[in-house]
Amino acid sequence: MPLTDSPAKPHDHSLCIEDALGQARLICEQRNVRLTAIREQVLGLIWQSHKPIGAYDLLEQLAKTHHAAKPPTIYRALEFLQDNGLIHKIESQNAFLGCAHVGGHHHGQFLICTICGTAQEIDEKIVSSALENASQAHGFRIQSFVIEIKGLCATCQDL
Amino acid sequence: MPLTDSPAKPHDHSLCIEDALGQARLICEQRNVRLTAIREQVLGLIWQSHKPIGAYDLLEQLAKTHHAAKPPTIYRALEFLQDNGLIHKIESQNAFLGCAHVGGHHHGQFLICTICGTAQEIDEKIVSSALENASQAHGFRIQSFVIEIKGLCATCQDL
DNA sequence: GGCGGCAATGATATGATATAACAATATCAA
DNA sequence: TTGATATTGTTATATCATATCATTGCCGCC
Ligand SMILES: [Zn+2]
Ligand SMILES: [Zn+2]
Ligand SMILES: [Zn+2]
Ligand SMILES: [Zn+2]
Repeated sequence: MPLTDSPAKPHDHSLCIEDALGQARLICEQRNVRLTAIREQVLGLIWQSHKPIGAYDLLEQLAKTHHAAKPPTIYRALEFLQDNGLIHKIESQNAFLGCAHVGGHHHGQFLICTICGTAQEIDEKIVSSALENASQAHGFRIQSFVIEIKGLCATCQDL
Repeated sequence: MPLTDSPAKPHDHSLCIEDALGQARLICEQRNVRLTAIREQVLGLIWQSHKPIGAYDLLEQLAKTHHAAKPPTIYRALEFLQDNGLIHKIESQNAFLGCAHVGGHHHGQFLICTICGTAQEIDEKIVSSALENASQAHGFRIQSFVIEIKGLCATCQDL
């Protein structure tokens, strides 16, 4: 669960980062997979903000301290982090975001602000059950889904 | 409205194409925009099937009869068709699909079969109202959304 | 400790998707 | 006809992602 329920509001973001990295270490230990230095560094970079970040922006950051970093370096780390439920891809932006609900089985549901760029992950039963109902009505069996809602976050509405 | 309520089922698809092109001509006339030969041809190519098709696949098709076709040719046509509500982009596939509900104001909701590739556009109030409720609960005001549901269509479940 | 197998990373190249910028042409109303 | 605007042509480049093979690091086993 996220440390802040509304990432667009000011908050002590260093706690978000610490929490995310701590949880990631736990999860990886539980799953017996290796959260290597590169992978952890990339996860840390993704958690630098609550805005989805592109692979090449990550690469640029990573390359500052890791001279050998090339596109495959990043994409491999991203694949690992996705496979282990630590990040999500925002399909409509070709960008990546730290998962705010690590551990649970879920597909992403995102509220993405068109002004400040912040993406908030939510996990609303009403949404998933509506999808389930609508799909069933068409004889369709859900395996996964992409939900990306664009609009104005509470903070940016007040500007 | 679509001629078939379940595009994965066998049907006379030439009617889908005719209907889509006919509606497009009407809409463009109403809106006083020009459905040029290239644009109409691209729309026809998109409607060759109910599977989302990528820009470069379209380009390859178009180039058969239109030697001068280059990436901008396709992307301009795609932009026009999107702007006028005649096609949708499937974000998770970087591919394009004919709109099954031209005329009405709507964002897309898609059921995409992971076996046969068919994408069915739906427009379910229960989905949009669930999104609205969930967003409001987080103080978020919706402008648009991306809904792409992956799974098995009725036909492919029976295989 | 040394060996062998496998996971991870390095390195190079290329594929796939999308747009910028400017020139040439077509359309259409005045 | 002519000028304004939309469309298309053309070239180049930006952006996103993966294939392939070599090398290195990790770890259990002898
Ligand atoms: Zn934070
Ligand atoms: Zn905002
Ligand atoms: Zn059809
Ligand atoms: Zn199917």
